[in-house]
Amino acid sequence: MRLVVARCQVDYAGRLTAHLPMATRVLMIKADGSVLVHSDGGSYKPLNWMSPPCTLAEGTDADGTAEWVVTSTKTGDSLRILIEEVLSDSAHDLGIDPGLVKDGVEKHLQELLAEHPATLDEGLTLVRREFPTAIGPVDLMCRDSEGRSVAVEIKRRGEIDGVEQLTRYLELLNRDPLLAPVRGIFAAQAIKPQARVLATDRGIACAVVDYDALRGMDDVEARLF
Amino acid sequence: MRLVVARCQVDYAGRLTAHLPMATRVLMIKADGSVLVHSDGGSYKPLNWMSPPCTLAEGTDADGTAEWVVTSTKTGDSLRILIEEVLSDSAHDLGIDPGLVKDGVEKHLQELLAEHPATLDEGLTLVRREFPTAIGPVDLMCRDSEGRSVAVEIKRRGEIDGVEQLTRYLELLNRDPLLAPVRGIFAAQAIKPQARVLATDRGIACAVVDYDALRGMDDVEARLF
DNA sequence: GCCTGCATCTCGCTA
DNA sequence: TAGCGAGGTGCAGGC
Repeated sequence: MRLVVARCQVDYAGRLTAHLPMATRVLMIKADGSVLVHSDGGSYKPLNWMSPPCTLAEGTDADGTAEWVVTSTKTGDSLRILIEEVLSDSAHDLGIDPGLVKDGVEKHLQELLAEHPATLDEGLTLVRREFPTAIGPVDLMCRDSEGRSVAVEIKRRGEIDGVEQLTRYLELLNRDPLLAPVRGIFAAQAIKPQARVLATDRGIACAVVDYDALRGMDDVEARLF
Repeated sequence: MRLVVARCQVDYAGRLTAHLPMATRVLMIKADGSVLVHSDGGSYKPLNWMSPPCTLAEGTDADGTAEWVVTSTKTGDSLRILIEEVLSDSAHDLGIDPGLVKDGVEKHLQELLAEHPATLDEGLTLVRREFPTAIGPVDLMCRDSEGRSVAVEIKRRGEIDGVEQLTRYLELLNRDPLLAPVRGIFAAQAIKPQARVLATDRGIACAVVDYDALRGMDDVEARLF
């Protein structure tokens, strides 16, 4: 890992072209040759960058100004960095990173609802998780108290594309005479008004899920055993 | 901008929880207080981070180990960084960045097609760009040689969600007796087979757009004037 | 290997 | 300000 603070100008050419005027920035060069150009603001996204695999060539332009050219070995995209003045340049051996451990995403929500389907609709029982279809797996396939099929799509945040996804599943599932009629439940921790309107218009029920309450139910069960 | 290279352990708690075991990493602290934790690999995305607005509190934990706690002032998300050993710590005044100049995205494609609608379908003429509807603007509203309405959705890459989007527009537009019947054209530089199948199934035509050829047509016109 | 769907997405536009 | 679409998206999981 090499960290360079420098007054520089950056030009990217690839899927789009982008230009950064001369200014002081931080250049991060990772061990794999990838380069990040950061300024003192924004979020975690650099102003400009080159993803690996790529190669960095250090040289000088016609005026004798230091010039780095980073080229993607895959797509041919290029990043040209003209360096007017180097304020700091240091290298550090970081070793390989042990990596990130994540927990608590949509998968967990799916697990909890698979264990407590009745919180979505009274009498609902699980048939299977990740029910396979030709266009992808349905999060939960259930059966209601009257024995009818119910497809459940689970999202952390309920937005319009989730309703579209469930709509596609329902359309396909309802072509199967063994399953039809299949109704849908759109479950999320929060459902945006537009998504709710679209779902309702299509006869899809909405269920707002209380993640903490579900976890609580799980804990209670765990204590019983 | 402060750059710290240190052996550290990082724990994030917010939308999810994430843990980074003790290892050497680069900590980037921006002027707005946001923090990025980078390792020597991956792409431009940090292993962990805290977006602004947030505050950084430097202290020590029970064992006397240096501990940074970064807290989001908006969501309450927290990032806890335990620092075992500092290998480098430097600060730099970058000033405000003049910002990025982009060029060549989907907008340009839309402009070109608005000027040359006949490349999508013979005899097609433009009614207007960004034709407003209740659920968002249609990229191009056109009329064909027989005077019928044609809605065009433009994407750089033609994928399934683009077909869904156009389908929603068509459903709505066809409820308007002044416009109906409205047919659709899905235009993109490349259209994925799944998207093409879905579009065809719904009676939507597909048009593959040659960006370079369109630019060429534009250049020719420019030379004539 | 490509394809699909999620993301602590980020970012920019617009009503 | 919130909603919505696009991204040089990145990234993991499945086939």
